[in-house]
Amino acid sequence: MGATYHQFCPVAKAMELLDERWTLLLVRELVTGSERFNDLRRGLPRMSPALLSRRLGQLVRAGLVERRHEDGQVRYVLTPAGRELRPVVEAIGAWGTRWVGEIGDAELDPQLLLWDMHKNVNLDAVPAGRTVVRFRFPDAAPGARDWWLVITGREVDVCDTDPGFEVTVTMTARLRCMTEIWLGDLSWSRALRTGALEVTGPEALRRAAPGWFALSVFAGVPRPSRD
Amino acid sequence: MGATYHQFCPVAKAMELLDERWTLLLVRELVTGSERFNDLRRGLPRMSPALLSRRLGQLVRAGLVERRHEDGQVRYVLTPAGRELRPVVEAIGAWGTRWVGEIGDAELDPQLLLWDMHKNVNLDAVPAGRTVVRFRFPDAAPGARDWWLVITGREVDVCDTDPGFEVTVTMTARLRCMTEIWLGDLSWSRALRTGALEVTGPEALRRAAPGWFALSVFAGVPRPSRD
DNA sequence: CGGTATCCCCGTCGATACTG
DNA sequence: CAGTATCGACGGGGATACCG
Repeated sequence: MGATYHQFCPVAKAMELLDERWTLLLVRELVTGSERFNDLRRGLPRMSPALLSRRLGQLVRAGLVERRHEDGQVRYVLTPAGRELRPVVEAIGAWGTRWVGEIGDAELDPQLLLWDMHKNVNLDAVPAGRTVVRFRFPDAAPGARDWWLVITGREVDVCDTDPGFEVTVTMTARLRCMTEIWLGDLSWSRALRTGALEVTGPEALRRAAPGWFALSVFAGVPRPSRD
Repeated sequence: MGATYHQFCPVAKAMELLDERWTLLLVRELVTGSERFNDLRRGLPRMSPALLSRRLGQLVRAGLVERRHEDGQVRYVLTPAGRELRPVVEAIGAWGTRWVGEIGDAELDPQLLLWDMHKNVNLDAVPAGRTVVRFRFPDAAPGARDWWLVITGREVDVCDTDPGFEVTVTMTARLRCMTEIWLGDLSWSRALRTGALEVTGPEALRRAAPGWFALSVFAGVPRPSRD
């Protein structure tokens, strides 16, 4: 665990656990439903597996996470104590949404964006059968420009290579534009109106497609009024 | 500022700023009303002045704190962005109250306890004129056993040497006991009933004394039911 | 899939002393 | 009161490779 503050204050005691690098982002991933080691990695691509392993161990020892080994696979599941960190994560995210400045180019990441979006597909809104949403980011790094979300029943998969299925709709936008939509800084309708986002496919599906995605939980946070 | 996570997520952006050691405790001090460098030090006695200075600079640069130099003295005042961290601090403190284990002996600190308590004196409840509350911690380190809170009008001062005024009431308890009262883990009435706390002085004042103190903001947080 | 092992660097932090 | 200055240790964590 992290170094002690030698303070009896509950804030200090909590931060001894939570203020280490990556810890709260790991909690964010757990709170948003990832349970498998490699799924956690996908949400934290810049975190080394060694460190992820260590952080998970710390959370287990602290009683926030339970490591379940069953059916030959491992799942990390939040305990009640861990689950109660959701309000903390939400308070921090809401604050960040309101007060932390612009997103740098280095923070735009199609993989991460798609990984986030795939966790928030509104399955009830998607047509029955298989739906394939193809994303095109013309300005992304070569090899990271084309992505597919394959939605089948209760499953959503992210692909960075063509899965070969028929594409239902294609969304084309600059990576920053799609990220802003996801974060609630830009509305679907405005992006479409200005041409920053282009959706192609059969008319009915094209119109419905934005409704298939629930945006980031922070998209609805009111921004500070500029005065 | 801290290292970047290279993530566009608002939680990540916020934590780049907030997850460094001491930062959120400093915010806690600012949120609870300390504005002067040396007052901040009193609330963070184990933090070196160099580091405190640096952290303050980071918060100023991040736009959370404004440094005001006026009348030959310096005040650090939270900006709107900084003030909005209160819910974050409260969420973390509430979680810590519910889920972080026992307080270690090394965390018991009479100076810190008195500093916290002096910020939460219920001035309207204290008798007019000067009130002196003396605290005795028989088990504290030699030289840190006797403390005085001198309350005059709008001012509360902490003394670790006898200020020489007549003592209104004296409270005697083990340091852990007084800390538990402050944190809401033990009620005044129970502490008095069990004899863990002794209050001496004129009857009316003795009975009124507990009402002079507002407890920690986390004292009222419901504890997890044990089941 | 679910992790270990290793290595090394560099930055953070703590300690202490000192200043206008 | 409100900070600087300096210095050294340590260990966190990034990178990379590897394993069952």
